[in-house]
Amino acid sequence: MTDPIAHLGSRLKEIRLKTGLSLREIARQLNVSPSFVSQIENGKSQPSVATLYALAKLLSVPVDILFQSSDEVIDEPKKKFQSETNRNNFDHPTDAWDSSRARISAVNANNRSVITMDSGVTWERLAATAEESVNFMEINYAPGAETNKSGEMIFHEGFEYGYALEGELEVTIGDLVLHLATGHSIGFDSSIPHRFRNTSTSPFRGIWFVHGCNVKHS
Amino acid sequence: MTDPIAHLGSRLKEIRLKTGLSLREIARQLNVSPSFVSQIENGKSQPSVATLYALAKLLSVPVDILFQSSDEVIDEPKKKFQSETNRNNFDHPTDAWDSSRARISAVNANNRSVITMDSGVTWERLAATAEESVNFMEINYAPGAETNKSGEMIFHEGFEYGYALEGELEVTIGDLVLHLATGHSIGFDSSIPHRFRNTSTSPFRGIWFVHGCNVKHS
DNA sequence: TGCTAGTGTTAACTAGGACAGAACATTTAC
DNA sequence: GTAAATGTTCTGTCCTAGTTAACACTAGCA
Repeated sequence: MTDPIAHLGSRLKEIRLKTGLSLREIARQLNVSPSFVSQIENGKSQPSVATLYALAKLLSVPVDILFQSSDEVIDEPKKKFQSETNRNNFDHPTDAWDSSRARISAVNANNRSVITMDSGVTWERLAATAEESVNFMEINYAPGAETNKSGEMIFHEGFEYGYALEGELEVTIGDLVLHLATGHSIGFDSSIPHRFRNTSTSPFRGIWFVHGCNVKHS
Repeated sequence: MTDPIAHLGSRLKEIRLKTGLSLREIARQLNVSPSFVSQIENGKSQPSVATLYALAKLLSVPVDILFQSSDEVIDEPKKKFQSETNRNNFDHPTDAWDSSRARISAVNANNRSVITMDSGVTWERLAATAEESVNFMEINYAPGAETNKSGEMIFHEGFEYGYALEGELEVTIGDLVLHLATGHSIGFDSSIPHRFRNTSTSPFRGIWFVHGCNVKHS
């Protein structure tokens, strides 16, 4: 992985452009010189923590997003796949499935599209709507299964909501560890690094809802 | 709100202590002097973005957490509403509850905030995140209960997703009528007029996710 | 065609603070 | 009693966050 600090500038620029704000406008609101903002964006200078924080606030994104690698700039066409697939490397969990054109989608337990992830983790799609950046699914963690074999946490833009149907799941979000059991539910800002693990001896099933930021497409 | 930059040091110390790492150990791994780490923790100096990032990585917490004051990490069980309320006139289903400030919200079956709607319909909130225009809840339809006594359909901006836990629910969306049973799920554009009704003799329970259009960080 | 007022970029400079080093005071542990 | 941890504070250096100035460009408007 490339150094997140090095790409901070280009990432900032990318986000600024999305907001439509000019570099000079940013500078004005931050109370710094326009030239400095330019230098930051071009990696010729680095902001202090205070200005970094102010920048994030101004662009209304969590700071962590600024450290994310911005290689999703190249939007290669998404691969299609059948009802049974094995993928574990898409940019964002909401991209797991392609968005359908349906305004209404009804699915029953037998005709779900399933993705098999690493080591006993599966996702079953619960609805295929026209909405993008959204993923409604049942997730299954076999005993011992975890989000990431390496133990690393993942994070991505958006929010994530979960409801435990059966079994138990150890959920780590930031520095918080909690145990999800039947009937428990959570919701969190998924820009916070997180990881799930089934530490029990029986499978875990849960309803999961992941969504990005309602990305508007031009 | 107090300045997050000012509290960065104490927050850092707090998190470090949780990990059990010594200040000198941190310094060694970061390749900085122990004295500097101390200065940071005591607010006598501020790290550069690079060291801040390295620090967050080392403590395996998201950078944003470092800007949080420690008391807003988890949302207090909401007493703002009592746990029982009766409301049925909000503009949009996502407005049923106020949005909390928490980035992480965990709820169990016993401490949910409940709204009682008309004629045997209740909504129980499953997560209270900072996200606006979003509602994650368990809905209950007693036998005979329906969305709207008058039989009128409702519609609103956004999308709606549902998963049937138990019982049966007659779902009418536009001119489509379908029956949701355990394990079934749906998703639909909620600008299409819709109505739910429990035509069976046993209660219906389901996980529901409603969201409008705007996602705002603050 | 020129005159604005907008955009972003670069060079030269400076003041302040990010960070190091050494010496400090404690505590535990043999 | 000394050795090896811990965290703190003072003093100082050098780097860099941030400024000012001038740059080159484009779009409108007379």
